[in-house]
Amino acid sequence: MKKQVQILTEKRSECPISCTMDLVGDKWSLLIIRDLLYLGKTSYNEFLNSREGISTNILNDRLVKLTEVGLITFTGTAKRKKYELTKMGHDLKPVLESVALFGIKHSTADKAFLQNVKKKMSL
Amino acid sequence: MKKQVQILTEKRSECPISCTMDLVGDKWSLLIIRDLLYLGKTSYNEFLNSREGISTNILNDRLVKLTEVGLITFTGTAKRKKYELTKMGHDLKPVLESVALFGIKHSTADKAFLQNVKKKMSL
DNA sequence: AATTAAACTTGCAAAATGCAAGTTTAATTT
DNA sequence: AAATTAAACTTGCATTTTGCAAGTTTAATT
Repeated sequence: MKKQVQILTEKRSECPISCTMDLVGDKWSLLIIRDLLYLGKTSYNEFLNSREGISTNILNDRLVKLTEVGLITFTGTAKRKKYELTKMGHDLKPVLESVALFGIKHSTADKAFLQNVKKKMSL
Repeated sequence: MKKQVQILTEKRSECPISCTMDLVGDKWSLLIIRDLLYLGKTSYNEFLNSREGISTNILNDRLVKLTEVGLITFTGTAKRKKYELTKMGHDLKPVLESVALFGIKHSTADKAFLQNVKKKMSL
């Protein structure tokens, strides 16, 4: 993980939107945050079993990076890690909410399912 | 552009958060939306000149994809396109706002700059 | 008529991703 | 106590995406 130093300092601009996308602007990071925030998941295998099907190397990479940027931490032993959101990570909750509301608004999934999502997220 | 059909139908899951990330979960799409929504930019070259420095092929690819998924459209001639957000694109405003607020909260940029960002975004 | 410039387009190297399989070692089972 | 299970990685490799530099096309301007 030698290039993590770069990733931590590499900012495309000072724009707060750009900076946030530098942290979580990929297809997987916010899904891990979602799992932690709404689905009660805390471990590698739980994230791995999410319906979107993240692969093991990507999951590992994202857990390392999210930890390094300070969005998540973990407790427990190396073989039984329990991940949790940091204070900074919890600050992403409004982002998850607005993203979910957009997704719900433009989803074609059935009403009952979407209603359940809203309930789970208190939306 | 043969694989756009796939991209339009390819959903990792029904989760609204996952679906939204399928649309704009990359480092560049939301910056184009930002340019349209807050910086008054409407053309290829204006997007190209944004401070983050998107490259021409990626910009073109994103403009095509954002158009195909219905987040933006354009008017004008092929050589003088004017892009604008669709209704669906405008629905991303709350996302941009929450993303910006998170970025501002965790930014180390100087206060005056951040205050200006907030003003520009009416935050 | 010549020049400019906006909007792409292409080629290629580097990086990120996806998939399958293997490894390590704590915890559990027998 | 020995064997088995399983959680958390790790590796290899093929595919895809990205970044950078350069080139192309044609409407608009000079």
